[in-house]
Amino acid sequence: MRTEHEAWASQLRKGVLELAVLGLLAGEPKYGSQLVDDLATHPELSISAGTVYPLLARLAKAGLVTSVWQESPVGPPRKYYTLTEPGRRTLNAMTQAFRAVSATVTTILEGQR
Amino acid sequence: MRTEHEAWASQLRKGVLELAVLGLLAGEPKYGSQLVDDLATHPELSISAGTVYPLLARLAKAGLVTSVWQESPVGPPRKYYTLTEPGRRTLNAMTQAFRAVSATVTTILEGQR
DNA sequence: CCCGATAGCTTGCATTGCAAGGTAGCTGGC
DNA sequence: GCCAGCTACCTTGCAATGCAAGCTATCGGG
Repeated sequence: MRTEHEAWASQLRKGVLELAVLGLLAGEPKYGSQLVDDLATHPELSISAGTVYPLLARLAKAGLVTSVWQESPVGPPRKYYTLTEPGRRTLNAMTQAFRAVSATVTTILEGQR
Repeated sequence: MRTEHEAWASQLRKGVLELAVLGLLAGEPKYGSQLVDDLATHPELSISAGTVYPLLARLAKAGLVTSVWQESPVGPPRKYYTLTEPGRRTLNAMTQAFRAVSATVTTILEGQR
């Protein structure tokens, strides 16, 4: 519990990042740095490169995403990640689970007010 | 990623358990087993004793809760945990953070539909 | 006196966010 | 040519924490 609730925020991200990344990939294929940039626009979920790449590797290993190398017009090649069919199913399941948890927490917080 | 999304659910709990426990204690002092039972009524957040006691110990160490031993009419003594003033403030901060994250995730998920 | 239920706690493990650092391709200025 | 700076990918080591499993201790009933 290093710095009160900045540390806690990181724990909160932990449970949600995988869902957020799958959600972003559901729209269109993206590459690692692009995900970092996209998430940076949502301060609550912003993460560093050192978090994204291991996460993408885990998703790929689990078969939820596949990747394709593609040349960049302006820099080093990029590895685009696409949702697979199992990935899409998992995203749906996670979405439901998230909504359920979110609703439950809201209930607990309101019930004790 | 042991069993697909059962394992994920545990990661999702990770970020939210502390908030849920503080939320439950905001109503009235409770003891460990009682928290386990309370949370068991919310399947999404149900946890085991081996999770609650370390968590309570961390909260106590951080000064967010205090505990008092109290005799039980029917069994071994119970350790009742009460929210401290800093605990209450932390609960409020966490509640806001949770709402922000929840809203952001919802936005991401809807944006890609 | 033992047995089940209740209550608290500990140990060891696996997962995972993150800071820091490392490699390599591309571009523009010199 | 060559170097500085940017982009992009990846790895290493660490810390936090949920969880199964197991231990101790109290109480009451048979």
